[in-house]
Amino acid sequence: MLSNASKYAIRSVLFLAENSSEHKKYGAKEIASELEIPLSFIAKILQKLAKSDVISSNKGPGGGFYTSKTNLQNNICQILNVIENEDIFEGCFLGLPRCSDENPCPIHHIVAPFKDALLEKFSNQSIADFAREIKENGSFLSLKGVSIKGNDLLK
Amino acid sequence: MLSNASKYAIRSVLFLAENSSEHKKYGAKEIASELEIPLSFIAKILQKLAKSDVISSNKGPGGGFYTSKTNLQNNICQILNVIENEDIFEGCFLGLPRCSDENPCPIHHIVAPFKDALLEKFSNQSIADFAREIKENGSFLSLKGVSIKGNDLLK
DNA sequence: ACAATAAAATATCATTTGGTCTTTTAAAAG
DNA sequence: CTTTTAAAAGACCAAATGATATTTTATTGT
Repeated sequence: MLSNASKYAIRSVLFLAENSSEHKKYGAKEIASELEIPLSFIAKILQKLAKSDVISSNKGPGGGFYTSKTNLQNNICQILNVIENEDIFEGCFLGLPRCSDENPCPIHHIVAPFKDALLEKFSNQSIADFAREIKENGSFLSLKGVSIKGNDLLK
Repeated sequence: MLSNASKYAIRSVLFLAENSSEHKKYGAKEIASELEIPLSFIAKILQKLAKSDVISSNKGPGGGFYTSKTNLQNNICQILNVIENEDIFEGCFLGLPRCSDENPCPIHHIVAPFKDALLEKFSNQSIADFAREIKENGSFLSLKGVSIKGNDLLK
């Protein structure tokens, strides 16, 4: 459903939302190694995101990528708009040409509410909210062993 | 989520389930034009499905593809196993490395039940059941104008 | 036997996605 | 003003997916 690029983008933005600020920027190198994403690939993605004002960046020594207060008000949809080149929510899951609420495919009643719920979350919840929720739930952006709530899964 | 190939495969098999039998076979040409799928592409897919006993086929005059009684007892998962080369239900939707019920990503509670419901349907419901349901619901496999329940959408 | 039919097999090509590398530009610090 | 740092830009390569065209094999009817 989501491309690798989009998943990488989302993870990176959420990482920046959790860790960065105007005064604490991260280079592509750090982000790549922290999230275990190929450096050159994530660099290109980060550049796209910066160009589209989803995140912020500065060149030169002490430069890097970060999320500003304004950036944090963005939502996931805006990330997807930059990376993905078509609406991931469009079209019947089975590819039936005229599947709709009136002529539902056999899994329409499963797929439609799922799409609705995701779209709601992706458009109404800010990056900041998302990042907070991740922290609270104890889920991981990084592969590296990070202790959360005293619960070190990597030992 | 599903590749074009898988969607085409599912539509074709369901078409055969609805329309074919040992005594009424369909050539790749007919299926392609009926479902508006590129001929050479669907031919290759049908061959794969036939080779894997998801559908049946006969060469020569009067030959073609069809679903036998046994074929109709197959389920959607078996189609996906033939066409798709990795489990579409595996992995976190956002690509978070260690997302789980214990460390859920922010959309885990939306995605997990969706996957469960789909998997249940794809593995426990036969092709025959699926085809029947499509007919009853009035949804379309073909792009061609077919009147269903007196409700001709193409006029 | 042979012509016609249609699947099976195979080789090939195009596009998209994923990923890498090199050069250029901007900014900071000595 | 030169060196260092790091993003920006763009060219490039590889793999996967989508799609096509050609040849071979099996079957049926004449």
